[in-house]
Amino acid sequence: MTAEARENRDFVREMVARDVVSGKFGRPVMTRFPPEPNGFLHIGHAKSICLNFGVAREFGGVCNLRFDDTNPFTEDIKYVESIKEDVRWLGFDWGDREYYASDYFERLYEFAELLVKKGKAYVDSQSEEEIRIGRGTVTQPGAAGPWRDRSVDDNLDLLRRMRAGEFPDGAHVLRAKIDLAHPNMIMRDPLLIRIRKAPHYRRGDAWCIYPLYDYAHGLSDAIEGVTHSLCTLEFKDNRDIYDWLVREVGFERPPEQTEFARLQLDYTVLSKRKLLRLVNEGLVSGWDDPRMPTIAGIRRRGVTPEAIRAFAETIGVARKDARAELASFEFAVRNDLNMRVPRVLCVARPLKVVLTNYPEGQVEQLHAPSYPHDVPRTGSRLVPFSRELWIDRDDFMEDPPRKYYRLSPGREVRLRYGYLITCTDVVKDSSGSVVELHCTYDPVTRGGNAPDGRRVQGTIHWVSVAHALPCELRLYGRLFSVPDPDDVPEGEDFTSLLDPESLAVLRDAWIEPSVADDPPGSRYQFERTGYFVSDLVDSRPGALVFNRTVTLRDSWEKEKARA
RNA sequence: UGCCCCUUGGUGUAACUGGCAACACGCCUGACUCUGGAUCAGGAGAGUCCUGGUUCGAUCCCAGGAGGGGCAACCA
Repeated sequence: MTAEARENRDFVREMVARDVVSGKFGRPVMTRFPPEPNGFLHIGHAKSICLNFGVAREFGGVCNLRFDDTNPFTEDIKYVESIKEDVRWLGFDWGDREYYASDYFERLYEFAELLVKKGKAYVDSQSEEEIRIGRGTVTQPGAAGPWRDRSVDDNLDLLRRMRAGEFPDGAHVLRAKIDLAHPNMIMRDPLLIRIRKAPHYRRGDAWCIYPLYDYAHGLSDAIEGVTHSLCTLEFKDNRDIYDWLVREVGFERPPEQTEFARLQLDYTVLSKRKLLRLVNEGLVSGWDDPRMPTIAGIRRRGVTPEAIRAFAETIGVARKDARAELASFEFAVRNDLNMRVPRVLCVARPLKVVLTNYPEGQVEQLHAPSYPHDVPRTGSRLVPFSRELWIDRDDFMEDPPRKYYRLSPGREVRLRYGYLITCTDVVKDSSGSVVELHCTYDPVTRGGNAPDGRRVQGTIHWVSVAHALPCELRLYGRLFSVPDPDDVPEGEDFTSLLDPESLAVLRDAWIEPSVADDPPGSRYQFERTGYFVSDLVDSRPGALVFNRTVTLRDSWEKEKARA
């Protein structure tokens, strides 16, 4: 057991630690991450991945990646590829333990015959509707159907013919014979195997009967030798059938299922069904839309795997339904990016500044460190400076409020890594909007400090008009306008809660030329504005596109809000 | 009118398994600063859902209640 496993324990790790000490399973810790390949992984899965792989590593065990591919209607190879890519990207390694429930179909079928022979399962020939009615309701017990007491021989015969493909979909189904009046609905003779004459993405036409989740899941765990089967809260009731099956089939020291609360995050949805709708209805650009909470989306947004892991650690693991604030996720992102990405100057909404006393045609190369003094990294670049500059419109106000210490008429500010400048004139167009500023620069302040010691409060970013590179900025915000989009007003659809301003595209931004040759996917901090990443899909030399990962904390924004 | 789970500051988790509640995020002050970033110093904020009980003593145990969530898919 590593030191890491000893402290900061959540209830899961505490339990695993106990089991390791007591030697309960008589084998090393084995966990598993069991996605169904019918959608993309999201931040909620990341929590589970961190837990399962984390527990395995901390206790000297292993974690399997097992695809729970039991439904040929919805699953696809493209999803297994993306899932593998995402798990790998998150920083976890399943070695050669890449498993598929579909590889266990034969084994599962044998178990089915075993159960039938033991009188613990039967073939039911009722319709789906009849089965549902026969199950009773949440407040009323169900009743046995007409086929419940079929002989073992009849059951075996029917089961074999189901496998042989003699019956159409829905004609028969294999059910566990437990108790139709069981207080736990799940235990009212749960369905184990159904007929589905559909090709399986991995097994082709090898099978026309497929196991259901309850049947496949626990037994797959047992087949692999999993010790701790960690899943989310909604499977709590399923634990009864899980235990029943591994016991009936005869596994010694079978795996044990433990449930923990799934992650919920403010301002987004984390259900595959809803995410799929967003994609299918074109409400986002795809699974990897940077606004999506999918791993693919988050990655394209510029978040690092380290940040996701750190976030997973801070939210912890518990048994209570909980919802994390976006702020805690953003903290993890900034905290990581702050220490690792270079700073760069980029003007989002350009406003031209002409330095009237700066020599025409002159260009200076100013030295600019890529990291601030408190980040232990080295690196710097030269940024060209000239008579005409772009600054951000937000950094100028003709009639500034109290405590605004950026540029305004008559005021002096520092150009980051550059000179102190003073605004002398405001040029407006016929409609009265500001189109250009005339400023003077103080030649003795190169580098940003005045020899006379005068203090300048404000520092703003800038780029040289003649040298800057045009670029597109995609400013992403929260996908939904309310913290809990799962809480939909009566009669409305969750899509009506989407935030129409979740994406703002700025096409006339300008960035310093030093980034010209950086590879796509490079991350930066655009000083004073936020963390950005060049878009892996759309950015190319000469047509740069940057995604905003997250804004910088902005205490001026708060100050303004107060007024 | 069933069964199961949960309930600690705004949020997420802790509390050596009974000894008067800690950490992180967020929030507020201030310092520092060529990023209104980061950092540093400080602060406010819960008496642990309620009512009883056991106990010298309960967030931890017991009983009842309330609130929230899950379960009636040939989905997982």
